[in-house]
Amino acid sequence: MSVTVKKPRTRIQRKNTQAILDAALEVFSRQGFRGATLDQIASEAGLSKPNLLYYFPSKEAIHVTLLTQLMTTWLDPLRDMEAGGDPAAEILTYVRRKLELSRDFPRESRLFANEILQGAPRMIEALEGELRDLVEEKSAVIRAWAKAGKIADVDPHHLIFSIWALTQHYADFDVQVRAVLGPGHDPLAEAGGFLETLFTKLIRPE
Amino acid sequence: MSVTVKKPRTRIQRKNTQAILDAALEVFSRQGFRGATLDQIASEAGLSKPNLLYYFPSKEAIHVTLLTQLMTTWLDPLRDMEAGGDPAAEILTYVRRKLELSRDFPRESRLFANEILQGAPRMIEALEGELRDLVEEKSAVIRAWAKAGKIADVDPHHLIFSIWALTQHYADFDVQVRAVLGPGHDPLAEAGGFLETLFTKLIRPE
DNA sequence: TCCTGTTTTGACCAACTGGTCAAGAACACG
DNA sequence: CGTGTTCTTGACCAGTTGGTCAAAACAGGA
Repeated sequence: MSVTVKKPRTRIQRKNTQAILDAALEVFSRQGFRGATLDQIASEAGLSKPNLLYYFPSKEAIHVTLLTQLMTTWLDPLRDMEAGGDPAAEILTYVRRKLELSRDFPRESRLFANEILQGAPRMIEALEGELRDLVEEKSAVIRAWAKAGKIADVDPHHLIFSIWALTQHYADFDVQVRAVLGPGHDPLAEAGGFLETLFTKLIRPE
Repeated sequence: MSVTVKKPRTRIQRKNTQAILDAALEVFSRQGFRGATLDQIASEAGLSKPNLLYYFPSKEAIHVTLLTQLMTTWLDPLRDMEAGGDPAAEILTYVRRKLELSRDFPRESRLFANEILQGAPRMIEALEGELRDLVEEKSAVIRAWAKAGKIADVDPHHLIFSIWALTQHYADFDVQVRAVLGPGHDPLAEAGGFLETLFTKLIRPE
């Protein structure tokens, strides 16, 4: 069940398609798929509803397009973790880049969180395929590092989960984090230092 | 703007109110507030829609009731963290209890996550009040432990955030975790060991 | 300028939404 | 067993929803 979106040809098409995806990201990431309405998206994009449906065949098509685009961006930093590099540096770089994604693309993070919370009806295939394969590959790399004594012997799967959980938390739960910290804080900046300490201690060989 | 819900009096009232809240928890936790419908909740509870509205005045009232109940359960483990106890044990107990909540009440966790993702429109007051106060109090405790050299000097706020993020991840992102791990895993059980290691290393004084 | 293909829109539709209401059914209890 | 109270429901309503369509407005090249 793949959805092919034809590449926009004219300038107007490019502009409007982009405006729609941007507006949809805003709305879907807050309201989830069911909670979002085409009217909201259209108005956020500065278009009429029928006009919006001139560019995308349905609400679902917009959502799937966003989800598909997301997968790539989201997985790239993990893909770039290489067996050849310095283990600690590779892992800490992954953490840092993932945290940067939370800082720069919080809406994408929330869109993803919303989809998973709903049981991932439109992503389960990608999770069990693409994502699982990539994690398996990188888990092997981490396991090899541990076996070679270059990092502590931690479960690779749960190490990766912990990186996801900790970095995405600052995007998904931003409202809560800010409410608890109060004004005068830069949560994402503080998190950078904290997470570096945390993961350094976690993977440091005994 | 507080909502008072009269205590159910008759047996039927108790039973149906409970059935409604249980059904609503199921639906709200998956679909979010906007995405959930009264029809879904009513049918899940085995009642007709008008019957449901005999027990609760509105969709919003059900949601608020759930959220209010949630706050107590959710914060109790943190409340129980005492300055007098052994620092490492107190923190690890908090982690363990929070993880147990993820295992035993995943729907509550997702309900909360959904509310925060939407910008916490119905909880922001509680977050900036009750929650913030409690975190401030416990942060002071943790800071004192660190100053006394009993645990490592980590930022208390972010330590607490990391506990929330890591434990709730296993409830909120359960689908993803299971998709990545594949069959033959017990994510929550594995997480128990992993998180104990992680937090032990994090707070162990150098 | 005209012509052709692209873009935009108002009017519309059927299904669904949260919520109401009056009347009937079931219950508790003297 | 009668009666006042609690509980349940079918019919209904106005507003919203995703989506359609034909016609109008527009863009740009010849």
